[in-house]
Amino acid sequence: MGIVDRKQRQKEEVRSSILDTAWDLVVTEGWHSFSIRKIADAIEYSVPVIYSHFENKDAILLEFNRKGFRLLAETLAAAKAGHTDPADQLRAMGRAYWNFAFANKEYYQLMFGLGIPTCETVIKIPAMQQFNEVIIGSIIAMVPQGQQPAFDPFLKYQSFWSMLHGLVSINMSRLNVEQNESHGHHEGLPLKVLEDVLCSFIRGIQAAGLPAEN
Amino acid sequence: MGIVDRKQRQKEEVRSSILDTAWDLVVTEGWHSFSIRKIADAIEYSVPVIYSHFENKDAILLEFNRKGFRLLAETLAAAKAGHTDPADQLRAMGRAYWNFAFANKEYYQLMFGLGIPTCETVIKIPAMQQFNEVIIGSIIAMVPQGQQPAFDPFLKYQSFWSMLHGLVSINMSRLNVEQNESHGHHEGLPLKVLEDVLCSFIRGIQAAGLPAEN
DNA sequence: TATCTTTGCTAACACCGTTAGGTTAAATAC
DNA sequence: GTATTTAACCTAACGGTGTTAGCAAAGATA
Repeated sequence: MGIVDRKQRQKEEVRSSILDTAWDLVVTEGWHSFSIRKIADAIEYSVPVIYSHFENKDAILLEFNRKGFRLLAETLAAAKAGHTDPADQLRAMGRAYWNFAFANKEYYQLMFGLGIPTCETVIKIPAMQQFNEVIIGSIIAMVPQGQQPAFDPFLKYQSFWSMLHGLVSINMSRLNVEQNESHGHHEGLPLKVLEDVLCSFIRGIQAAGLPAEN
Repeated sequence: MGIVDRKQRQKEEVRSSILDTAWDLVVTEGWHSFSIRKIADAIEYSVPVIYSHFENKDAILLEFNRKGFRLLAETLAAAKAGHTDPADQLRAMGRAYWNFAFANKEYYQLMFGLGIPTCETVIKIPAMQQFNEVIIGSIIAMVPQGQQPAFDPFLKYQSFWSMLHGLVSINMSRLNVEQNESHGHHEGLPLKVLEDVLCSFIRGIQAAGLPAEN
């Protein structure tokens, strides 16, 4: 009775081909080519077949979103594994985050909604937990236990992420390209800003615990 | 011969009503209601009338974009004017930036492309110059002239902006809401992160000039 | 072989941005 | 005051989108 198995397998294959083809369309032709009809055309099935695999267009996006966060979490974990000193780990993760964003531009844009239609839905991604755990781990490791009672690693994690995301998204949306040029800077500036931001952050933790003096 | 004047005035009125009505639609019904047809319906004109005032849909968005940056630049300038100490100015501008973003969510989303369709076009906004000048001014003022020869205010400005934008956009897209809750944090955390980030940044400038030790 | 279930299709609905072409009203010229 | 030109405006269409109802054909089961 392997018939039902084969059917299951074939169905899974169609599902995969939908996702693969859709992603291929996005990467090669941009987000404007991400349409149900174009996917259906590419996989040589009719439009309603796609709706038998995914509830709607957003469900496909959600799938990519999940995969994106999984990839990012893995990337950060790998970068962290290369070092033992927590400060080095944070630096490496910061650079890895940056590299991931620009090596996987489409994923990053999808994950953080830079100019993508229909990302209204609040998303629940399990891999995000792994993403923040790996960062918070290094942050906690930087401050000797009990030395800074008021120290909040989760707060520092949010600062860290905010800085990185801001840096990436501003550079990705090209909002600062003309500015860089008008200020006579060459194209290496964003990386310098990255290092500057990482340096400030790590110094801020090393001298941590003090609340804002205002 | 005031006829041509009246016509000019009437044309200007229609143009304004397009912009006002469109913005009203966005604020009350969200970005998904921002459509040429809905605008035309609301102003009680036919669709092509809109195209006689704006080249296309993006041109209307560009108009909002300009206004958004103008508003933001004014807000920052006002915040800066309330203080004389550069560090205080930066802190005030940081808080003003945050407040602007959440008081004018739709503007901020449009300006920085959080989930808005059709913002592919690279934008040239004159008010952005004012925006960065007002920030860079305070940054330069913090470091006594000639004391740090390798100090780059423009680099620091980008760090500052990146941190703020990252913080805002992560909080705005609700990506961290569930995280905050799962870590047992109340709703005041984002503001604490803001203060933490501002504090780190200002300390980083006060002890500036040193390159990253790696 | 006959019945039933699954699978996939065509065709439609209601939107969208954009534009060609024609109609009506206003302004000018005679 | 009438005729002509010009500007303003609308209807209707084109090609695109997400989504779904209803039907035909192929497969599996009895």
